[in-house]
Amino acid sequence: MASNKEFEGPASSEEYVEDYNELIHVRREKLDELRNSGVEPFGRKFNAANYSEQIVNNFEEYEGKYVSVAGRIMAKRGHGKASFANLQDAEGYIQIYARLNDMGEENYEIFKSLDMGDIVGVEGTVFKTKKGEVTVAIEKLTILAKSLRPLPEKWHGLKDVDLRYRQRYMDLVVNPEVRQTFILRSKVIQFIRNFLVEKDFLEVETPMMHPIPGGAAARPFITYHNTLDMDLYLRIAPELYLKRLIVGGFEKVFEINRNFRNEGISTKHNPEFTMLELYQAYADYDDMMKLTEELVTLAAEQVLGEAQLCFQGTEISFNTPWEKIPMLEAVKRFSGLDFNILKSDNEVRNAAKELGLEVDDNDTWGMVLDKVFEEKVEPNLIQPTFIVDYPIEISPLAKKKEEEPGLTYRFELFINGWEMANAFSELNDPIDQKERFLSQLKKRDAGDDEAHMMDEDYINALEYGMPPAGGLGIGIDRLIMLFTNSASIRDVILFPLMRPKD
RNA sequence: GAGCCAUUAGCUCAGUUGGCAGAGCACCUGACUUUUAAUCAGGGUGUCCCAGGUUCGAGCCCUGGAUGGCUCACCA
Repeated sequence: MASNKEFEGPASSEEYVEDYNELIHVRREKLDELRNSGVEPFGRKFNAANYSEQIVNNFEEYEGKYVSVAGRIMAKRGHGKASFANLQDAEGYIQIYARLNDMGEENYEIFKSLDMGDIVGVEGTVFKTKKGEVTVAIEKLTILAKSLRPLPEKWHGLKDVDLRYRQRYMDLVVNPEVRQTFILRSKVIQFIRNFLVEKDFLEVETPMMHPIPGGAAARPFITYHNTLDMDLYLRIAPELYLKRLIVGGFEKVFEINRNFRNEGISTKHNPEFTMLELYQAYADYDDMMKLTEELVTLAAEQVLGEAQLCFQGTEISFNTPWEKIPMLEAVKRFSGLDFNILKSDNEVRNAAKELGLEVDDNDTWGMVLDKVFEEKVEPNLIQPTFIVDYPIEISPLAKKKEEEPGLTYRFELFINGWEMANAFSELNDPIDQKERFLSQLKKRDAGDDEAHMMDEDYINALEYGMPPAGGLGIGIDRLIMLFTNSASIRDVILFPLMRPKD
C-alpha cells in the first residue's frame, strides 16, 4: 500500500523567495523608523481592561472614565493636528481620537505613522463626539504589532473565495459575518456538550489512528508509523471504539471529533469533518430519535432563539414531533415502487431500471432500495424527517428487526434533503456481527473498497457481552451549515482542505 | 474523474472590434484640531495565473497546464 514514507517538505531555504511589493516596502521602512526612534513595534503584553462594545453600549457609565482597549486599526481619518481611527477588538470596534495638544509631538507623529492593520493598545478617556460617536481620547498609545502587509479593502472586504479559505485569518479580520459563523459554531458545540453531560453522558476520546478502519462504509486515508513500521488509517468513524467502551461498562458515552474520509469534495463534503457520536446502554433507536429531536430543537432555541430557520430561502421548522416514515413507505410514496410486493433482487433491479436508475447486476434488494431512496426520496425530505428501518445489507452494525429480518432498527434524520444523523439499535449479538462482517468481506472481495473490514477484536469485545444500546451520529458541520445559512461546508470549517497554490 | 465558468494593481472590479493597462479603496507627497466610506490638491505602484502558438501587433483569438467556484460523478 502506498504510504508517505518519502516525505517531501516545503521549499528549502534556497528556493524561498520573499514576495515584496511597494506597499510592503513602505511598511518595512516605517518599521525601521520606529525602531530607530526607540519604539519597539512588536509589544510583549498589554493589559486591556475594557472591550470596545462594552464601552460603546454603556456610554453613560464610561463617560469621562479612563479606559484601556487593544485591537487592530481598521480605518484612519487624519485631520492635520487631530486624527481619528477605528480600533477593532474581539467584540466590535470603538473610535479612538488622537490630538497633538494632548499627546505631544513625538507621540502624535507615531500615531500618524500608524497603518491600517497595526495592532495597538490605547489608554485614555471616553467622550462622545459632536456627531455622537463614543470615542476614546488617547492619552497613551502602545504599538503592539506593526502590520507589514496591506489589509484588504475596507468596504468590499475580502471576496475572493480562494483567498478567504487559504488566508482565513484575513477573512476573519475583514468579514465580520465570518466571525459570527464560527462563534455560532462554537456555541452549538458547547450546547451539545452541556446537554449531553447534563444527561450523564461521559465525553471520551478514542483513537484517530486505526489499525483497522471501521464503523462506516468509506475509503480511509492511509498513514504510516515509522518505529512500528506499519500502515495506519485515519479513522472513518469512532463507532467501534465507543461500543467497546459500552462493553467496558460505561453506559453513556459521546465523542465530538473529526472523521476522515478519502472521498470526493463538494459543498457538503470535506475530507475531514466533525461528527458527534453517542452510545447509550439499554436504550434503542426510539430513544435515539427522542434524543435527536430534543438535542437539535433545543440547540436551535438556545443558539438561534427559535426552533426554526431559513436556509437559502427555504423555511425549516424544528417543531416536534418530526415526521417518521418507514423507508419502504417513503420509497413507495415518492417513487411508486412497493418493495413489499417486489421481493426478489431481480424484480427490484428491473423496476429501478425502469425508473431510469443505474443498477448493478450484483445489487441486492436492499441495495436497490437504498438507491431508489437516495434518488427519489432524499431530495423531498426538507423538513426534519426520520426515515426508519433500513435494509440489513447496508446496515452491518445495526440490530435486525425481529419481525422483518431484512430490515434493521435503524433511522436516518433528513433535513433540507441532507442526511443529518444516522442511528440504530446496536447489534450486540457477536455471532450475527461476525456474519455481517463476513458478508462485508465478500463485498470487498468483489471490489467494493468501502465495505467493512473484519475487526476480530471488536467481535471479541462483543463476545464478552455488550448491553443492548442505542447509538447516534450527527454531522456537526451540516448542522452548523443550516444554523448559519451557509451554502458550503467550507464556510463552516475554519481551514478547509485546499490544494497548495504551486 | 467530467462539464461549465473565473483568474487584470495589496483589495474590489472595468477593459469595446486584436491597436499606448484603467477606476474606487489602500498607498505616497502636501493641506486640514470632533471626523466617520472624512475632505481637498497631486502621484499609477502591474509576471493582465503559467507555458506555447496565431498575428505587423494579444489582457482579448488558439492549444496545453495551474488554482478556485458551481454542477455532475463519487460519497449511506
